[in-house]
Amino acid sequence: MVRRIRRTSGPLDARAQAILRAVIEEYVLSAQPVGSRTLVEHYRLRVSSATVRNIFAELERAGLLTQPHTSAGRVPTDAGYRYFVESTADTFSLPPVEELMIRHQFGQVEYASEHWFRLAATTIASATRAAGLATPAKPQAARIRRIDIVGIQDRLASVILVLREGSIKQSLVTLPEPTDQDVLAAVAARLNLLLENATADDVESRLDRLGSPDAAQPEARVARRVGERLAMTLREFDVDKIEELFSDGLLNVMDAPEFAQSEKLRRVFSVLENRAYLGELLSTVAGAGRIQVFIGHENRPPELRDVSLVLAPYGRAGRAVGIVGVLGPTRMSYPHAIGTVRFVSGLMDELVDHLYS
Amino acid sequence: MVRRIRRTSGPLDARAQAILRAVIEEYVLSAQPVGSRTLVEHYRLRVSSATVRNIFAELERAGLLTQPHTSAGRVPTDAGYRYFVESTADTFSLPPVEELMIRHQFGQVEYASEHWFRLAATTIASATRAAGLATPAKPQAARIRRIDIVGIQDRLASVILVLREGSIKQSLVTLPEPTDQDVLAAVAARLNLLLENATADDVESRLDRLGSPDAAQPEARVARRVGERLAMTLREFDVDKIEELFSDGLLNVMDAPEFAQSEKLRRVFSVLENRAYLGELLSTVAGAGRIQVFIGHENRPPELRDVSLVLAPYGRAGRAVGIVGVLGPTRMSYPHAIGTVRFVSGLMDELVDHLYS
DNA sequence: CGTTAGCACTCTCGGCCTGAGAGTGCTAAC
DNA sequence: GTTAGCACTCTCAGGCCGAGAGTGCTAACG
Repeated sequence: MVRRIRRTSGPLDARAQAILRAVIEEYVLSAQPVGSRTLVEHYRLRVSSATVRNIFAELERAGLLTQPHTSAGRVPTDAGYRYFVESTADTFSLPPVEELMIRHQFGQVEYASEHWFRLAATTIASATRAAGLATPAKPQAARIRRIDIVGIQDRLASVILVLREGSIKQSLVTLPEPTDQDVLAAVAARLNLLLENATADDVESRLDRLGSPDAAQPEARVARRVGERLAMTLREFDVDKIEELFSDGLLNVMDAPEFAQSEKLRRVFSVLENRAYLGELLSTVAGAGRIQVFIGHENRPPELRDVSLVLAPYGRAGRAVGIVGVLGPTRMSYPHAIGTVRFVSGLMDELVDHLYS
Repeated sequence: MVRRIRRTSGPLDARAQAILRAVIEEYVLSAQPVGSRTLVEHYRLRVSSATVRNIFAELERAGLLTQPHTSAGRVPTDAGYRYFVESTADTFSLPPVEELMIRHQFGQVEYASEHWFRLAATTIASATRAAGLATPAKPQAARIRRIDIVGIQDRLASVILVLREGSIKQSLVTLPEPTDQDVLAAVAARLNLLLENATADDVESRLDRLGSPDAAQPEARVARRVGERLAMTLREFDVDKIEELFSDGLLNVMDAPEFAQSEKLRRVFSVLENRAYLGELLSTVAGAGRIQVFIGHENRPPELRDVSLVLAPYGRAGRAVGIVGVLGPTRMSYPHAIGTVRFVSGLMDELVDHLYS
């Protein structure tokens, strides 16, 4: 009450904040512009609607609310949501019941670790009733743990690469000459000896030690060829792109009334389908190392201006990092979304810790 | 001309067929009900619009055309498309230019065979301007080629299973006791000896020979545990479900004017998101062994009544089979879609042949 | 000085009407 | 069998209107 001297700028007083919160809460539920009268009724504010209108005007001057047209109620702006999120950031935690439900869903985790991140996306989608996003945990600076070569045809082999953290990568190699399984096994043994713990750089610098393309023994020639492929495969890990982005619950987003005209939907899907921007965004989040919220226009590509993203990295920096998050309409329950994403990323941390000891 | 005696049923005469084709062709382009006059103008029919109207009435009695309302033009029914597809099924081949373009796109095929089917979906999407679908080639009756065990932690190991056709499958195993890499290697060697070429059934019947859970030597106990997991993993292959369905170009479908109201879109996406029906459909197609067309209401789930599917299996029955196809509005160019899918599935056949010698 | 009641004003939205346009089916003539 | 002509039907866009919602302003109040 003391602070209400400066009207046009500066921090909002407690009452204005409360009203902003109420508007956001109401709008999240109704998806309709909220008027002064309904707000007073629903939230038992101890003032009249006229007073609320004055504060509306104040909040509008501050850029936190707008009205779609003169005689409509107020709608929060992106800045309004941002203010709301900032001013209540620390209080976002999930009710124990929900934590329990999520833990329960994770109880069904499969043995194949490749499926974990999908489960995370599905869980988040059902908990937030928005779209869940997740990428697999991707090791940074991949190192070789084991190499295996399996002949497919005379001159075709499948090279299986096990990385230090247990993930695997398969690729095909055309052999310089017909080679039988014994030779391939010998080559594999040799490569395992020479390339233990190697990174992409290491492999490349040791290529010559593997053999030359026109060496005397067939082993050397094959080893050289396989080595080249290994370097390529490892390189792909270093590149800072997302391999795979799994999403679930896109239908939830389609159901939101703001996406009734399919044009808006189209924009969102176009971003999801060509992953260029998302890759960039995700690596930003991975770099930041903490949960981040992008609201409406804060997203760089205009296609995402109607939605908000809540993204959190999981895993351990330097080992393996992935992303989980929510994509929903800007009119989403940020506390709930942030709470859910934070909790799920915590669970994923545990899983990664357990796996990558 | 001779046949035009029976009007209400039976085969259509040549002129009626030509007009049906013209209506379909025009409607595919314009997405608007086509009237008798425009048809005469655009297609240089050598009759007047009144005559065309008579034939329209005939086609409508046969259930091949409808009008959305009394004074609108005609629109092909699902049965109309079906008649069209049946009566011209053999003439669907792609112009050489397009074949060349597709071949070119396939030239960029990566070394990792896991990516091939994605490329197929992408290629089909861009060629047909509809959504491309593809599943990876999945071996039927999986057989073991090689087993590899990599320790992750004291009591946690990653089991890598290479199947006869070169695909790999990883899963985690919690070991009955702390085990070091040497022991794991010994177990792997033993399993490789014992389980070469084994199916899920084989593994299960030989479980006791691997060792009992409370055998004297640690190798036996670990081998038993790993064997159990292997059996589970192999079982998953036998189950007749789709592992993965990749789709590309959904945006193309969203752009079609018939999906301007997002309700129809929603229906389509709901089917794509819960894969139950598609799995069933795809295994039907794989069983049939040839290209198949499902038009609008012919699709069992009502969610797909607004779209058509053109699906073809690829690979070799008994070895590995996958699916490629198109999902588009019922108003799609069937000749082009069928031609494209047939051609791409042929290319995939070649790739599979090459790989699974 | 903040709060409030009252009131005129503005804007949207749905319903209704209307005229233009498109396309049809029928009939009678060729 | 084909066609010209014509009356008829239906949709669609545009304009109009009244109801309803919500506002901003002003003047009175404590």
